[in-house]
Amino acid sequence: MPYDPSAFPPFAVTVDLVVLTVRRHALCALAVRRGEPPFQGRWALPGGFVRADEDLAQAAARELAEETGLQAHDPAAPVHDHGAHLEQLATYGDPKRDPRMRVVSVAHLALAPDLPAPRAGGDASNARWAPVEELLAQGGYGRDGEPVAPLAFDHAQILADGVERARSKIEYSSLATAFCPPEFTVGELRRVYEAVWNVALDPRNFHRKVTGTPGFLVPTGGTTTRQGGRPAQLFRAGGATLLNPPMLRPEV
Amino acid sequence: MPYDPSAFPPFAVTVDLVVLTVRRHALCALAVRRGEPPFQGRWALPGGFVRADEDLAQAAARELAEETGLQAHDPAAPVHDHGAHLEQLATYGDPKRDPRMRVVSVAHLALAPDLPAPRAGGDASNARWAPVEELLAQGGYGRDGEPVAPLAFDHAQILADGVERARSKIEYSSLATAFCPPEFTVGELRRVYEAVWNVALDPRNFHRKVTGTPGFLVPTGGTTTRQGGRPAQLFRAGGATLLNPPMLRPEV
DNA sequence: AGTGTTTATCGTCAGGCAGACGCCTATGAT
DNA sequence: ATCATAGGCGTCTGCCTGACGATAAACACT
Repeated sequence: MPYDPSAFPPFAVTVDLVVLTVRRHALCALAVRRGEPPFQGRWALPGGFVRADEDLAQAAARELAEETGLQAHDPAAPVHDHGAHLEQLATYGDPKRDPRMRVVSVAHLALAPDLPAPRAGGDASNARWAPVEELLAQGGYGRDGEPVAPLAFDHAQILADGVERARSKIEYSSLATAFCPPEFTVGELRRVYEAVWNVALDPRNFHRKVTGTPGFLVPTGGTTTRQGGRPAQLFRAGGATLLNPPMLRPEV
Repeated sequence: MPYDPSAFPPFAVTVDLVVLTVRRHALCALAVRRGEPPFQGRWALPGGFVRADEDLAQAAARELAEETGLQAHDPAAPVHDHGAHLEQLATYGDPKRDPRMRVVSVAHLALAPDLPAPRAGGDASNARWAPVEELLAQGGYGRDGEPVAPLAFDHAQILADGVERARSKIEYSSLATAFCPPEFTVGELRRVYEAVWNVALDPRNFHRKVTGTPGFLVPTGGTTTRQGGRPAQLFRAGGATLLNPPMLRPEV
């Protein structure tokens, strides 16, 4: 039975990426500057069209690699292989979200360690890591006091949803290790939680919690003093992906 | 600047619905029988094309109303208005998921009380509530011993994801009340948890937990004996949507 | 009327976990 | 040597949960 193209309206399908990292004790997202209308010159989330023969996850991984050079690892793969965590976030399909045409965007959330420098088509001035506070301060002012235009399209909403997903998910999963290098200390992991939640945590209780949860952290045997002070044990992410009981976000 | 239709491949966008309810102490999902190829005669999740001027949530609410007569209420509205809970679940876009053409499906999850009788275009034989165990028993056998064909397309995966979402979400939210009539007893709410999780819960500890969580339940003053035994207090869902600390699913 | 069954509701107790916080340890900087 | 910094261990208290005893209020029998 042939299918009837007039039976349904055609859509463009894109993937948009919320790429989060922790830099200088702040949760930052990758933003790219738009080179063409609409919203020319404004900051937006990286993204692009899904190709005809591509799965959604493949498209998101391809865009992530194009923008950052990061390899997304398979969700089924062990957490401590290199590369970023990538998961589907939500889909946005308001008929008016793109003034040109009907676009449905499948947003994805990626978590990466600090290392990579942005590279949007090789032009560094068109991509940057910006604190999410700054990107979400609609019509507010940036770090240097200049007024900041809100993100293009509905990307502020997408970013807010991605940030909330990350904030809640590190409560009950070992996902926070995706923000860390392959080997890290308990203090570095704690600073990740503090940056993502924007709170201060008790170092002693945090240490007790993460080292006392079986399968969460695996000691590598090494130590480091890269944070100053007494040498700290190095750990890798363990096999446990679910934290039970969860790490509780302090009340506000 | 005119847009170039050759710059991206056209997609069909659909919504598929995982509609869950609790019947006879079992978690059930709405299934419809396919009237045309592919997968003709097989059971599938209800769904349909998103229209040209429709938001994704609108399309899902429209399909839900067409299939069940249920009104989806606004997520921002209070939980105790009538109608079903509806939220976006995930999006499925494998290039081969529909053999006819490239279809991206935005799956939604709906939770409804037991009351409604299925009606798929008025033909009851083409729609039914089936225990999720049965629908997910790929190639297994149904309640009456007959072999059951697996759901069409990737709908088994979608259903499994929806069930898992419901199972985890009632842990930390008041969503389980969406399975209940507007007024319900603590015991009825407990039987919802037991059906969704497929476990037995201690009635006394459950009672202590839900009545002790501020804002979760609001007594209406009435009582009922519709479950037999001693009369039970009736409650409505309170304003609290987040349960903190969460209701813990017993270990297996 | 009495007895059993069912469901609801209140109470008790022990164990586990989290928050608050004291204290010692091991480095680098001055 | 002394200080500053960060890591790591222990203690105490209060809250929550799981296990389970006991009572209460309805209905169905006999």
